[in-house]
Amino acid sequence: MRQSKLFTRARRDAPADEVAKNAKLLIRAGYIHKELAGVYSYLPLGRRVLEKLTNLVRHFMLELGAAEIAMPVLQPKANWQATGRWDKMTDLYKLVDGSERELALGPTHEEIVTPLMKDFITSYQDLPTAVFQFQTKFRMEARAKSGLLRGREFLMKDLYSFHRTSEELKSFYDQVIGAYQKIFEQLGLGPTTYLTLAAGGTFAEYSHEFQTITPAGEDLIHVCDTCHLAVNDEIKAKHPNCPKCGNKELKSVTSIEVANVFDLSTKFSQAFNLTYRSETGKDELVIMGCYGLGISRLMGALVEIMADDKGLVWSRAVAPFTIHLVSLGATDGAAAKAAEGLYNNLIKLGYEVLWDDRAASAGEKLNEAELLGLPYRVVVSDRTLSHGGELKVELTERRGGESRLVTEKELCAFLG
RNA sequence: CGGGGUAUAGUGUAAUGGUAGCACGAGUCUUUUGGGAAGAUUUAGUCUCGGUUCAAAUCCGAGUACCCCGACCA
Repeated sequence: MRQSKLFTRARRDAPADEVAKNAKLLIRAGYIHKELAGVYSYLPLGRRVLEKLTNLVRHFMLELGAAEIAMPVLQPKANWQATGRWDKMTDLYKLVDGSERELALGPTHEEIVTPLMKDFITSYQDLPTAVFQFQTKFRMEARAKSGLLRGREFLMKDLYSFHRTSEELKSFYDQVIGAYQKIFEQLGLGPTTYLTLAAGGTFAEYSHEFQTITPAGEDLIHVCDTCHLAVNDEIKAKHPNCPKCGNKELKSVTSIEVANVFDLSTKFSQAFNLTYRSETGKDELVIMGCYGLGISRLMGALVEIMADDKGLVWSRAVAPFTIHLVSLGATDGAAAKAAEGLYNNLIKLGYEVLWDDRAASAGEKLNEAELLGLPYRVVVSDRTLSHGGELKVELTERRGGESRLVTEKELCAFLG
């Protein structure tokens, strides 16, 4: 994409009313726009990040054998009454439509997916099965805060699985944990993200969370560095030592919950009478699990952890574009012409390129490139052109390291 | 939902109760082009409602919005 066609603009100053690093930088760089406390628009660059995250997570969900669906935001009151959550859930958005019908704006989808699956799960032969979606969730947070980390409207991947036995659930449950671990590793969050034991709700002894260490988080966890495992403060009294190796020297750190894994047992299948006919001809309640991963929160967490004093820093896996091509000098000069040729070639080769073709000063362009945080900056200028007639460009990785002059061929070889 | 704070051009900020100013941005023109360039010129503002006062951005009241701390929650 040509940057001259990008309607957003980077700002020199962060908005005065934002304190969170992720909100300040994402707004300054034009990735997001605040509409309400905890409600943001995603602008072209920000939306692309969400899409990258979505695609990455989708890949691993499909690998689990789950099927992608899309459930509604508008949900009937009756479903929420059936589970008792219409009155109990204090952060449920409720609304009344023109025919006095009461509805909920979905904060989660157990109340939809469970009755939905009743139409399709009838026999033990239909199990196990799992469905997932990417959905905007609504939660009437008493206090939205920290930019994308706690919104009233946020994008989430939710996965629901359906089983005959708790052993079968456990097996899938562990597979999901494995998939999450792969996701966080690919995002570069592996070292700072801990599988964490947390309060389990009604049925299981505990649930599992993935907690990423950051001062911007609001949870307190106690980590065992030997096992790369943590205990949420909420169950620390019950598990004072590492549950795996018995380590008594757990380190207390603040963190943000980026994903969770819950054994729902029969809580929802009971409420909606979701049963299957067993091999022996008896009707049994389906055992369910649910597995959330906050996509927009993850985007905020990535900024909190990766960004530096110059701006955003995206890994290649989630960057809105892979290459930031920056041409310096007059827009009709030799460097601009060379950049255009390179831009077209790179696009043809399938690279995602943002070309800063604007008529702006070098300082402005280079500083802005650092703010936007694309992983590879490629500068074309009169200086890089004067190397024996062959087109060379200056390649700089946003994460750090020396700039180096490379040919187009070398650039492509490097990028793979 | 308790407590605290803040509210001035698009953004960031000034202004003893007495002429709303500066910078950035944006527009036009000229000169620039490797680290947020220079000049000329234009543009745009006191959150809402009420009160005090000769006079309110400034004081008072209410409302609204946003931020922070806490409780609650992905």
